[in-house]
Order: sequence, then C-alpha cells, then structure tokens
Amino acid sequence: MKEESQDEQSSTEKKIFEAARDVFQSKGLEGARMQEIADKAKINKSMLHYYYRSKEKLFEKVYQLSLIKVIPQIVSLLNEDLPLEQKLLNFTTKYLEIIRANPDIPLFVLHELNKNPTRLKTFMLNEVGRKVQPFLEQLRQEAQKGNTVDLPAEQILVNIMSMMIFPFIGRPVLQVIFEMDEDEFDRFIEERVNLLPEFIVRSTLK
Amino acid sequence: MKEESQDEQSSTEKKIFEAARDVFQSKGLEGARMQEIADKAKINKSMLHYYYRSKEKLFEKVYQLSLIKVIPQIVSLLNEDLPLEQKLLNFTTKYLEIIRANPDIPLFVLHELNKNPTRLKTFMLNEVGRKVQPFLEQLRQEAQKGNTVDLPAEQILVNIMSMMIFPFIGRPVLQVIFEMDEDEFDRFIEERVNLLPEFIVRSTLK
DNA sequence: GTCTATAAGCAGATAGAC
DNA sequence: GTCTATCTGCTTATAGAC
Repeated sequence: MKEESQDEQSSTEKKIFEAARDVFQSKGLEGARMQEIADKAKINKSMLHYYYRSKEKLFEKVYQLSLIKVIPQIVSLLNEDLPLEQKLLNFTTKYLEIIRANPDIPLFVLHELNKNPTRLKTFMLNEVGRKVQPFLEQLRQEAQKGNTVDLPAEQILVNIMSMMIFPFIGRPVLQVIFEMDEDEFDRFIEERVNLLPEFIVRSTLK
Repeated sequence: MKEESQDEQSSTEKKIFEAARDVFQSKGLEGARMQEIADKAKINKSMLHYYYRSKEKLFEKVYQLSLIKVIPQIVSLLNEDLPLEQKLLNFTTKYLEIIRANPDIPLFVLHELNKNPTRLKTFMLNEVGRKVQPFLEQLRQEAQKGNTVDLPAEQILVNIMSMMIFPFIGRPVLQVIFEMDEDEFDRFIEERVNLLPEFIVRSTLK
C-alpha cells in the first residue's frame, strides 16, 4: 500500500484522498472534520484511518501534492531558452492554465504556510529560488538595454505573480464587489485568462 | 461593559482583544487556541470567557474590526471628485499605507470568507460594490477618450488590487523565493510602496 | 476491507473560592 | 475582577466482529 503509484490506488483510497483534498483546501487543517471527509467520500469514517493512519498524515499528503501541482511546473517555464517576450507569454499563459485548473490551492497553501512558516520551508521552495534567478537576470539585462519598464526585476516578477494569482484568492470579495454570480465570475476569469498574458507583456516591456 | 467604546475598555479587556487579534489572524478561527490567546495576553484563560463569553464571540469581534479597518476607508478614496490620475495616485498611496499597517488582515479575511462565504456577505461588501461603480464608470469614460489601457474597467481594477494586496498575502513564499530575511523583505515592501502608485498610473493610463 | 461500538484526549466553558 | 479546579462535549483514534 505504501509505495503504490496513483493509478494502482484502490478506488476507496482515491475517493478518500479526493474528498480530503476538497475539504482540507476549503476548510484548512484545523477546520476540516474527518467525518466530513468520510461523508464526502461516501465511506465509513474508520476507513480514513485504515488507509492514512491519522488526520495529520492525510493532511500532509494533500498538502504536499498541492505544492507539487503548483510549484515545479512553473519553474521549468522560466528556464526555457527564449527571448523575454516569448518567455513571458509562454509563462503567463501556461501558469494561468495551471492555477485555473487548481483554483483553491493558492489560498490553501498560503494559509497553512502562514500558520506554520517552517513547514516545508526548504521543501522545494528554495530550489525554486535558485531557478528564478536566471529569469531575474534576464529581466535586468533587458532593463539595461532600456527594453523593460523602469522597476527592479523582483518588483516586476511580483507584479506578474500578483495579477495572475490574486483573482483566485480574492474571488469571494471580488464577486460581491462586482455583483457577479458564479457563472458571471467564471466568465470574468475566462476573459482575464485571455487578456492577461498580452497585457503583462505590454506593461513589462516597452 | 457591553457598550463601552474602545478607550474606556479595561486594560485587561484590551490586552485580550489584541492577543486574540494576533492569534486569530495568524491561525484562523479553528486553528486558534484560547490557551494561546490567554498566554499571549498574560492572563488567565477564564478571563477570556468573563469578558467575551465564548470563543465564537471573541472571534466575531476580531473579524468585524478587521473588516472595518480595511474596507470602508478604501471606498471613500474612490469617490473623491478628482481627475483619474490624481484619484489613482491618491487611492493607491493611501490604500498601501492601510494594508501596510495591517498586513495580516487580507489573508485572514479571505481564509475565513473562503470557509464560510455567506458570513457577512451582505455586511458592508455590497455597499462597497455600489460605491465602486462610479469609479468603474470613470475608467470607462477615460477609455472611450482613448486615455486608458485597452482593458475592461473591472480587469483594470483587479490588476490594481492584485498588485497592492498580493505581496502581503504571499510574503512567506516570496521571501523564500527571493532568499530574503525579514528585514530584507520589509525593505522590499518599502521599495514597493514607493514605486507602485506611480507604476499603476503608468500601466493604467496612456 | 469494511463496519459498529467505544475509548482517549483535548479544548471550550463553567463553578465557586477569594 | 481574577484565580483554581472541574465538567462537558466533541473529534480523533482504536478494538474487534464480520
């Protein structure tokens, strides 16, 4: 059972994991109830312990997979050998796809990280740091040629990440402010995903 | 006791509230422990119940005050009768000050809102919605004159909010990616607060 | 592997002395 | 108003039948 890959998991184990993912991502570790996970998976509560031993261990699985889904792919996108404009278009387009497919992960991860900043601090994040450096360097070189907007490279990257990620984190607030129902907000996101890569290029390069 | 204003609160009550604010904002409602709040306030656990009856009630106080601190001031900034450029500079500068003075509020509120989207949905948020409309209208009018970037007004506003708010929510991740310690990140924020209003104007108007 | 019943521990809440 | 001691209920976790 321990070293099984995803596709040879029993259907029960998979159902549990998916229910746990949903509940943990919306309620957080402490807000989640094992009973709610069991109900959502339509199995008995004691099965949770049979497959995952404890709430903490089940959570850890969900948390790590959430990180893996969102972090490493990004990095590779930043390291392809492309001119800045192409790289930016490529990076933002693909990254928006990833977040859109996993819209609950950013808030979930950031909340848990905020409660416990040491948890996984060294997991893969500083590896990300190393890989981001070349991209920042590329930004600086273009800046010297006068090709980018006049901001430090780090600030530019934060602008880009902000505009991509925040709408998913802030959804409940934005939806009320703009008086949108679920469908309307989904269309708003659709529109954003279409317009943003182009806008990011325009507002970064000059 | 019930209807006391802030400044006639007993010192104990105040200490409790401030400790509760810190703990709730970093751990969330369910992650917070009454014992931890008591320890941080350096008082006995039963005092919490003496002053606030229950965890839930204490939380509600903290939550509402958090919302009040961050939301209404913003709105007024958007309704002053100023040309767009002035309004943008004014709004972003002041709003960044507010968040900077309350950096934990956005993640806290968004996490709680995510767990319980109905809580306070109608509190003051749709009032905000009404007051944001004139600003969106102003954006649209400038767009017709060809004075703004070519994006729907709502997308522009989301860009602005994203760039202001996200760095505070994403702090733990950004700090690791950029390999910054606390002081370095504080300086990064300082730099950002100085550069961002100007950049937002430049990337919104043309 | 799946269920029912139950144990064990913890955190919020209260009683009551001072 | 503040403390110590205690209760109660909920939630995780386990035992054991099938």
